[in-house]
Amino acid sequence: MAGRRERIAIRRIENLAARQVTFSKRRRGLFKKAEELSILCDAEVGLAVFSATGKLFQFASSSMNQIIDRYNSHSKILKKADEPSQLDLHEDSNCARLRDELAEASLWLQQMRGEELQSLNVQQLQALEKSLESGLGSVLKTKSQKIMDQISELERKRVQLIEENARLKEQASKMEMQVAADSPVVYEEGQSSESVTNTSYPRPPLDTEDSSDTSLRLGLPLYNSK
Amino acid sequence: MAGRRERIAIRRIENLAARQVTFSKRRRGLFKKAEELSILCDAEVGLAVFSATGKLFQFASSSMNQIIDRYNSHSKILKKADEPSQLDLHEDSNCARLRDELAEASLWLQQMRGEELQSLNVQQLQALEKSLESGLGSVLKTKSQKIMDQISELERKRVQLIEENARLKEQASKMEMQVAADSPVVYEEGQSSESVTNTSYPRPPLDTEDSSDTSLRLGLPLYNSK
DNA sequence: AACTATTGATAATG
DNA sequence: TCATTATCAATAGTT
Repeated sequence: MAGRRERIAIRRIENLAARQVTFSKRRRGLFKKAEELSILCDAEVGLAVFSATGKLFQFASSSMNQIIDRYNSHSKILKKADEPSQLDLHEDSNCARLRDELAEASLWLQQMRGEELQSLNVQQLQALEKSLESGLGSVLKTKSQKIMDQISELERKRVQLIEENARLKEQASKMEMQVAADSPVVYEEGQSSESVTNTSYPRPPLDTEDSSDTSLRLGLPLYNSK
Repeated sequence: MAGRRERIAIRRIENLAARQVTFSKRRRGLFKKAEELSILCDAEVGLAVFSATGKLFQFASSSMNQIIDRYNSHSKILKKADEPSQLDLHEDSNCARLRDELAEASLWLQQMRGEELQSLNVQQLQALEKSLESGLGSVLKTKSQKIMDQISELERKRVQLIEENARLKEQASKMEMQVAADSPVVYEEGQSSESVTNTSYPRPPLDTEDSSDTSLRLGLPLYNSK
């Protein structure tokens, strides 16, 4: 069953993986449309897309530099001529800024893990505590949500399997009747029907999907893991 | 009955009117898709379209100039037809590595703050929860230790001040005696001595350092702030 | 412009 | 990432 699709709201997709997948698909679609427009209608089209991770994707019906030049002459907001040194400086500072941000992020991570706390005053510790408690709350909420989802899914599959078993049981008894009609030999019925109607069967014979996931996750404690 | 539509080849539309109509329709669609991509996927998108008649249409998720700047810094890295010297390559990869690390650290920080949790499975959430609890424990421990230190320090200062006051009191009484010896006028002693020996004085008269810090921190709840 | 029959794009799923 | 497909969205041709 693929494509049980609903229209989605045009808001930032919160789920990271889904956002990346959608980005990939829609980006391709957008570039295709851009190219088609330029060809069909004899237009000059320039398109630049930076992913959230900073990667650049571009399309230009002619060349991007030409389009930028044309854009600049149109917008009449001509900045000073680009100096290569300016770009270099920009790059360097960009790199330095990255380094600084990384250092800051690393320190934050350490402190959230409970390290390097001596340099913080009580107010800062208080704020950190609040942040950790809030994050912990979200994690617990998400975790229990996921676990509940899994339980629901398992329950759904269980019901499916019960129905399947009921069908199989009926089939089996029909076949037995046929066999009985063909030959005088009669098998005892109890043995085979027991395994079919048993609702706590140890290995669902038809369930192959998700088995690794669910088996790993269900042994976890729910809330009071402290 | 409208729309007896066939798929059209992606070639320049020869008929001028049809070309203009298609340009209008497809341009709107393209800009809509560009905006949706930028919102849904948190991407920075810049799109410029020049019609065959030279008219400019543009979309930018931020500002076109910002996007052009960003494009220039990116393309400068990728171009460099001159000499992609090892130093440059090293710089680029270094920068890219920094960016990757920063992205990873940022994601971790987000997740510790309780965001972007949907892409984690229950095991990962469990690990995150443990880490948060551990960090929270360290923070609480450090905070209470700091508060205790401050209390000790305050107590020490209080004792110092009591001693100082005792000395001053003695000095004062000596001076009074001298004054009494010089003149028959006698002041009542009780008023001044009360404020000196009172152990719950509201404003330590000589303590000027640290006063802003300590006054802020002592009002905080200690452990069960939840 | 407005209206649809169709094609095209894509969200959810495997 | 790739493949599939049910749905939704865009749009070609017509009014």
